[in-house]
Amino acid sequence: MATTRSARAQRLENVALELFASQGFDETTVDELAVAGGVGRRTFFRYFPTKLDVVLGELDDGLAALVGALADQPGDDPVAAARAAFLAINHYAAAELPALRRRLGLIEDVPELAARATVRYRDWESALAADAAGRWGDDAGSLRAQVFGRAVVASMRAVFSAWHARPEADADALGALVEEAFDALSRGFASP
Amino acid sequence: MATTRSARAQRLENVALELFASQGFDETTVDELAVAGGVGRRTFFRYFPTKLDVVLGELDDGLAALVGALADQPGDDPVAAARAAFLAINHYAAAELPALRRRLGLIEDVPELAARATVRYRDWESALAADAAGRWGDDAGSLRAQVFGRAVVASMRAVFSAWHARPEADADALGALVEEAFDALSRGFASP
DNA sequence: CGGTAAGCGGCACTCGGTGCCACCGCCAGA
DNA sequence: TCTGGCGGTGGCACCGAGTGCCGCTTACCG
Repeated sequence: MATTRSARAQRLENVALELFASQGFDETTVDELAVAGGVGRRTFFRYFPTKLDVVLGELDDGLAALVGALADQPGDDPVAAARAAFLAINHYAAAELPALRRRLGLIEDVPELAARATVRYRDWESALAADAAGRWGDDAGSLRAQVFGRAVVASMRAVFSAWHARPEADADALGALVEEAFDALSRGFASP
Repeated sequence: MATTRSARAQRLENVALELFASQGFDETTVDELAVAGGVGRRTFFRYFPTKLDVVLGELDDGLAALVGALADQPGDDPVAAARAAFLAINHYAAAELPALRRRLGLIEDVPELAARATVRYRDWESALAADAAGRWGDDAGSLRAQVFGRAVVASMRAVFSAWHARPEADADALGALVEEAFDALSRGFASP
């Protein structure tokens, strides 16, 4: 339970991302992944419920981190709490950035992956909405809180997309984009 | 080209939604849909590239309508323009509401459909971002415009979700929710 | 009336995903 | 040491979505 994932799954994942990068996601069959990972096809599906999950798997860890980080934030301003939580989550070591880039690239331009990813984000949206409703004193289903939750996640997608579009952006640039997005959300989009 | 869809496709679609409602989306095979529509399986796939498209097909029409409505809006305030555009688009006749409800229900709770729908919404996001960048005088890739586009679509999803959750909400209620969501986006989420 | 093109649909195939089951290695307990 | 679970493995057969191919009908046009 302390081990987030077995060593074998890790190996499988690395080999798979390698193949996806070299020949494309759709062009790589599960059979190839299994063979390349030295494992039976059936076993592959025990580690990853779906071919998509090889790429998306870690998003769930991200959700857990988000929930935890949100809970750590004080105050009654959901924007400030969400901003701090996302900044806290998105601390990547320089060594992790290439892998992050590859993942984001896949998610960005394989429609199937983009689709599945946004479904995963639903839980993020709910978590943010619930947190905001709590801080505002709204009831759980409040439209404002729902809009907030979804808008925040949408903004973070925009941030990742913008960051990924700049080939040499580093971890600090990511933080700056997060700040910028939250500024916009906080201030609103009305013309002055 | 004037005819948005052939009569046969329309029949196919009605029969399919009927079956989805009565026995569920996943539990209905394309074979059944073809048989029920009095058409060959192969032909079914000529009308709908995917089983999902039976439910989602009309979203593309919605995009065209959105783009048109946005172009009709004057002024340099993207929020006002988007608000007016969405209000213009979402005029449903009372007779259409039950069908809309069924569609939304399916999209809401069949994950596969929710996933595919959000991919379709990418084009909406882009259209809104481009429009906003134009009105603000930002360049096309501006983060603020990207965030705006995505936040608007996210809000509209929240609106449809909220509307669908209230069984007896009518067309006016939908408009009111749209207003409320845009108010929040316009004002921003900062605490006073 | 003959020819041609477009829509139709059957057939066979690929690929992702699942249920079933046999097998292997490990660890208890007698 | 033998024996009986038990978890992980992976082969096999199957299902459903989606696609390419090809032969057929039908309707339109010279």
